Amino acid sequence: MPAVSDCIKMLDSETKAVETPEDHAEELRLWLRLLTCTTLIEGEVRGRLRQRFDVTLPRFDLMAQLDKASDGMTLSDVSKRMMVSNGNVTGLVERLVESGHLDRRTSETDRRVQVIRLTKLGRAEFRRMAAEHETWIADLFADLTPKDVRELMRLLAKTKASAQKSAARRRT
Amino acid sequence: MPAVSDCIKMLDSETKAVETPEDHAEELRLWLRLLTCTTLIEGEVRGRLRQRFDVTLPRFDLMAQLDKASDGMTLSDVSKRMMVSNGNVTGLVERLVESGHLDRRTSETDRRVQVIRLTKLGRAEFRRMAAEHETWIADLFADLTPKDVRELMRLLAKTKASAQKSAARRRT
DNA sequence: CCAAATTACTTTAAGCCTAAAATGATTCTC
DNA sequence: GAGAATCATTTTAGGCTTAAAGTAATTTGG
Repeated sequence: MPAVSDCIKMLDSETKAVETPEDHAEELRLWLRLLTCTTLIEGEVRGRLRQRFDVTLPRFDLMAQLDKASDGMTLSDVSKRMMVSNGNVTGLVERLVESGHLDRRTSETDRRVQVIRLTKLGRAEFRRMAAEHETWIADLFADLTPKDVRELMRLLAKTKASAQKSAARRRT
Repeated sequence: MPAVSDCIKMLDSETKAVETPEDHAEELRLWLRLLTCTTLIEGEVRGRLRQRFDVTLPRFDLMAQLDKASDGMTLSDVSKRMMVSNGNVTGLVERLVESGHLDRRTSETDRRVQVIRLTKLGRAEFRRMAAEHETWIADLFADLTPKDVRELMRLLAKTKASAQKSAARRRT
């Protein structure tokens, strides 16, 4: 015979009028694990970039975005892609222009817009770093089978969609 | 009949003396997706904590660690658990002591060690925030089925182990 | 016991990051 | 065309973060 508290729970569950707080411990643990994984890998990549190339991860990430866009990008584009604030990009770009990795010019057609590109130096250095970076990532994920990778890709896509939906709900 | 380049590849693969760079694009994409997911959720949680409780994510995380450890923790413990630098913890703790959320005292037995705990206020505020935080996480992951959650947990555990092994290899 | 090594923590310098306010340019609407 | 709204970016203030160097306490090995 179930205890009183269990009966209450059952009733609640049947009537869909649950008063007792739901148990979301599983989701919470999932989130913590996701965060731990990312922090672990990110820290490792950050350290290797610093040791090997004396470059920071945000600089590398910004250059990676620009490498994909040979026509250049606006600061807003970069900001959206990297999911960081506008002000953050301003500072990053400043330092990378200073060090000769980036070229920045005001758009001809809209004087609010700044278009940035990799310089020759910037592209060469990025390519060199990216090649090595790719091997680090491969090594960090080495124990996953191709099937694991596919499955993770699928589940993370689902997770991203779910989170985006939730974020949109809030902004309503 | 296979093209010449395929023959070379096959030979290479058989002799285990691969000269052509391996293709790790899949792992790279997985890493980017993992990072995107985490950044997305983290940004959302950060924003909600700020709006709702005017607290930063690092402060919340530190309090979460202490909530689990009623006997208090040393700064080193916290630093390891949170996977951040020692100096970082020093500053965070300073501000939380200042605001009355943390109690800090020098260990009786080892005067190098600082033991920190949540104050009554700190614990009460944390519990209040944590309850709401849990519902946010549940909502962010709402579209995942229980099976998805289990599967993600498993694959992320495997990923973590793989990354830790790789990190250890490098430190050798 | 004492010097050397280790450990726990703090400080420093530099850079990253955000939210919010400010600036300047463009577009929209009447 | 003028004013309002929007947009792209920068500035500001404050906090987070790291690596590396520094300080102080403890432990270790001779």
